[in-house]
Amino acid sequence: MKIGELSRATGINIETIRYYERIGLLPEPDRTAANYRSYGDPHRARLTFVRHSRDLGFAIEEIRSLLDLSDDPARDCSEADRIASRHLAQVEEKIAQLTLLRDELTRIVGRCRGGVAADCRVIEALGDHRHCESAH
Amino acid sequence: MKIGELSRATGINIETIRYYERIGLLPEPDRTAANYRSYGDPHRARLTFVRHSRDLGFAIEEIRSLLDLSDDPARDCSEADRIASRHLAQVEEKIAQLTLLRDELTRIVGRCRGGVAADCRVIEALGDHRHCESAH
DNA sequence: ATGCACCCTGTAGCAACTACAGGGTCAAGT
DNA sequence: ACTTGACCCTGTAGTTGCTACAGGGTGCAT
Repeated sequence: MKIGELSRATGINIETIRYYERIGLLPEPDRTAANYRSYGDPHRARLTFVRHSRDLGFAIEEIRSLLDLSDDPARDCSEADRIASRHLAQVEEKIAQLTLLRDELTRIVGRCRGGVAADCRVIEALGDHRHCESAH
Repeated sequence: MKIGELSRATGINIETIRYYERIGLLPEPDRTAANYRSYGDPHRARLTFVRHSRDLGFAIEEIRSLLDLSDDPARDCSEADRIASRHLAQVEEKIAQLTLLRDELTRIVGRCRGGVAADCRVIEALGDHRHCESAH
């Protein structure tokens, strides 16, 4: 299959597929006589893995490690678990941060009573951390 | 005050302060005879505003608009409210996304039973979206 | 006069893409 | 036979929001 088909099959941008090849996340495919990239099912599976992992928020370097693991079926699974658990912890941390942020923003937005910028409670709150209830 | 003092007073990196000046977020300060930047209280207040807004997750361009507003006290406050509300909506959207992600990751990590990569449930789940319960 | 902390400019790097510019290839329609 | 249009190629530069040098100057204490 050509790069356009692979792109449609996986939902990944053509430029992004070439980018993944350039950084060594995908192996270089065979080429046709016209120098077009020619992909098979293993490429599609690998790219699907990458896409799914990216959708779940894994960093490229984490995905590289996970791919290395799945390329070597004899290796211990615990590293995959470690990477995924660490990522889960990061996501939970991020959710906690954003929740604090959301609460503070809700408070700030709720203070708006219209009027001119000189009296704006939103701008006032942004200029002075003392208006905040929580750390962020 | 010199840039190092301003940096300590606001908690913003020296390089970042110079960066903000370069992109026009902070006005160019006066210079001493030795060509050192020399800041006053208005600079510190502006930088505090920027820092607080960044901490709340506002993008630089949003902060630029908010600063423009606060520079022109006669303007209507509604734009500030609009920017803040839109940002709040983005934060809420992000929280919702990350919550789905967290649930999926929790499920995936929970499946790990040790063993070798060939049998790894984590790697299997990443390779196949059909293992997922929700969209992400 | 020599060390040291501080300041300056300018440029390059990070993540993870995305968007060209400037060209080649190929199949279908006229 | 020729042209149109969709597709492909490489290589480079842009995005956001910083951060990290390299290679120099300044200012004060010892």
